[in-house]
Amino acid sequence: MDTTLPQSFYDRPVLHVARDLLGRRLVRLLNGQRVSGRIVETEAYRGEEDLACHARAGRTPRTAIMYGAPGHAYVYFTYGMHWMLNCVTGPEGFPAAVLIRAIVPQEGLDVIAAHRAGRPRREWCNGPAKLCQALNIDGRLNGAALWNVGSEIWLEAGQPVTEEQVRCTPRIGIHNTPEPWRSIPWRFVVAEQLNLKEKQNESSG
DNA sequence: AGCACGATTAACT
DNA sequence: GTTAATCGTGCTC
Repeated sequence: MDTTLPQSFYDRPVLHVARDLLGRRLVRLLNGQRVSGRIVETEAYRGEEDLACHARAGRTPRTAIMYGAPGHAYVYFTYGMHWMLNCVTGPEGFPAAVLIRAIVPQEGLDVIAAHRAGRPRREWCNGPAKLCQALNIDGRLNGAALWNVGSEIWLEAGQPVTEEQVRCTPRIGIHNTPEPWRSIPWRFVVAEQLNLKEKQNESSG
């Protein structure tokens, strides 16, 4: 077993939490079985002034969770078919969350493979909607307490990464967002994984 | 009530 | 590089 990240882990500024989530373990319990992966890519979304953040529209039924207590899951639906998993961060009353963009599968590989049938292993969890499909995460988990070990979903300490392993880039998929938000480097990636993605791009382009 | 768009993915040219 | 899939959300009328 591994130490569960306490609620206080999330009660910090969103940029700190986004960076600190690298190397941590995301655990899903499916039919009593642990299905998990190591977080290797995150993005921070911070406040109503961040025009890429859903909270730019203020407090609405969808964004209310981001204004609440840190450590809860914000799970939303987009493009008519995809779910995304976020961790709400502090302080309470300020809307901010970390998008989990990629994990490396660790436990329950058979379950993940079944959910991602037919895809090569490297494409099982290397995208925010892919990992939700792989771990069977959908809107039913919106608002879940992520420090609640043994529930449906939680996070464990895992193996934090060193500063040398962290790469920062602009966030992905917000090309219609005005500057400076479109280019601000609030995406955090484990260097090894970023190198893998660059190699993929080279070979496909 | 109607509209445009989206923190994406997969398949195609 | 381009585009369809597909529907909840927030905005306008």
